[in-house]
Amino acid sequence: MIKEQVWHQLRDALSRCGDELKLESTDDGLAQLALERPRQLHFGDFAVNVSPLARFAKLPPPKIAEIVCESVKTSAPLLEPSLAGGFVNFKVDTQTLLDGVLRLLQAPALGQNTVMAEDCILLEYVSANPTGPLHIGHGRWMALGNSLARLMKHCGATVWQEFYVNDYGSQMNNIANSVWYRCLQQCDASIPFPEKTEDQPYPFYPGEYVVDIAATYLANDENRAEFEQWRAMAQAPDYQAPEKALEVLKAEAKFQMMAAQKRLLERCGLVFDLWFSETDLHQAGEVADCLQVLKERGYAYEQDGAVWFASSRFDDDSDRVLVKTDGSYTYLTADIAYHWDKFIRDDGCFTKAINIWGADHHGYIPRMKAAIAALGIDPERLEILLGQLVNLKVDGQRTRMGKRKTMMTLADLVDEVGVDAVRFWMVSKSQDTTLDFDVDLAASASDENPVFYVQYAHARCCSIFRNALGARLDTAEGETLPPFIDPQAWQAYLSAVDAEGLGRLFDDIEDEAALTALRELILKLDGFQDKVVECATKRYPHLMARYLMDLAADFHSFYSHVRVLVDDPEVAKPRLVVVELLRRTLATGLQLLGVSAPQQM
RNA sequence: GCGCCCGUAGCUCAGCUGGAUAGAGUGUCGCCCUCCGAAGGCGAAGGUCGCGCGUUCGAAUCGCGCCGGGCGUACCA
Repeated sequence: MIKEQVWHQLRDALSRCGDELKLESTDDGLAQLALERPRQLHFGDFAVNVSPLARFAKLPPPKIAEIVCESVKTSAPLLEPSLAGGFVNFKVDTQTLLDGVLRLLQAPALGQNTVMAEDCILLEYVSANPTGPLHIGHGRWMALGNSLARLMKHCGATVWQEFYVNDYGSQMNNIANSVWYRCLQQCDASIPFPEKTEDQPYPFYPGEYVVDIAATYLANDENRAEFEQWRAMAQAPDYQAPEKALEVLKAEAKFQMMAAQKRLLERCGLVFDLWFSETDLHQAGEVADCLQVLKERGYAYEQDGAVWFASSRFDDDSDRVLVKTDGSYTYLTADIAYHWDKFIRDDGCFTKAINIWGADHHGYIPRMKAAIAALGIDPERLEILLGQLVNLKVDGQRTRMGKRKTMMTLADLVDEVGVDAVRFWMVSKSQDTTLDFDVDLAASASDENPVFYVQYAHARCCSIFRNALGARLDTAEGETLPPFIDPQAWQAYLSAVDAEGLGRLFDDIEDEAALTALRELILKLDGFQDKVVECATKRYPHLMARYLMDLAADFHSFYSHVRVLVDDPEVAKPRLVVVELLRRTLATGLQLLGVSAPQQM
């Protein structure tokens, strides 16, 4: 990278004035410094704030900057060093830029690196109950988790993506009962669906989708026949379902809902390595085993007819119930067993488990960390990423999302605005901030979504190549002309180009704004890999979305200042190289966010 | 009450391991298509970075205290 090269030069410069700055060693000094892009273009290509050296040199920052600046003057590829307070600004020579372009061109995969090569990560996200359709909040975890998986893989990590299916417990009974009543209604419309009452929990799902589950189920003749037998057993007024019926309908609801969730997620570009069933965990006896281990390690005890987890011996506020007085496990118990499984399966191959949870579960973190510690596993290996919730804005009014009312689902949203717009939008903001999702805006004015700005830049690059490599029509004569550049010759040029061949990249660019645009573009392209690493290690995919918007802006600016397909092919080719790099970078960046990079729009 | 997240331009948000004149999108107002895609470019206007105190040569960034908003605080899942 250009940046690395510059850093190297800066090191030399610093070593030459190390004594004067009273540095113990050049590396000590260097460790204090960061090479950054200046906030404003006219400061140059790179900047270093030397203020942190003040503690060694015992000199005011501007004086240190002066000393460093003098030293930089003798570092050949660094040009025009200038001072501004505690900053030293400088530019790099064109040769360095050309070398940088060449290296990017020869890279097999842009931005790919090995920073996380040692990591084997189990990433769990979305993890919804199979009791209803995915809602818009799930859309955020979907986009966030999958983008993160792609980014971490690009940094060399092994990433296993997992969806935990909460197919056990009372919610499943509720959906079974709900399907039961909807089935009854299919046969006899006069049978009422249980009404909601204010003062007690409502164990039903009133959503329309439950009607669809019932209809799909009954559309099968065998199912219908079986159901009629159960219906005959059900008596007014409450039409209690037979056990067997609930069992079958529970499985039916789970099957249909999971199929729908899978279909939608696949449409969004997600393929989970495993859909882990909570029921399987119980049936395999893992929950009981896990509880046994907790007991043996002295972290579970009986009191008041329940079994408790002594989580307060770790960072938790109080102890938690594992086995209720009625003898059944709490949700926590199964979840502990699940997380235990993550760390012991396949000989404990996973170095880290990362979960994405909604902020409404944040209070759950201390007890889960405590559980991991109690099981003798380093709790640092469990990393929980919290995402703040999504507020829906309908008619300018904020409403809390929830799948039990009738409101826009993730599938509806994807139908309305498309996968690309949803995925980009969902990761264009930090997960630390509550996302307001304006449904009306999404439905009406989808081209306000910044994703189109980025995609447009990509399509424009492709368009330039279509013009450069395709047959041309002479409008005056009506004749077909040969391509501006022969496609085969272009490929040959691309694979054989060297710094000399790129040498005319800066030719005929006299306009200051044009030159700035080109240099800026190259430096921005050079920073792609750093950005990939930053996104993956900070777990902040939104930084990639912003980077792509910046890059697209730099390209549009370059495009309006510098004509690529100029008459002299030897000048046009190096410029096409830049367009090619841009095309690849945009495509790779979008791919890392799971967004398509269309060749035309 | 306690815990976590947030409060930055009209709106939606970046920036937060302290550092230059606080940025972008959108909206508003100008200008730019005989020339590679105007879903674009160039420019203008728009800010006591919620408030106060503290640490520091220096605070949007760190600490403390307020104020405002969201979420949580189950033998629910």
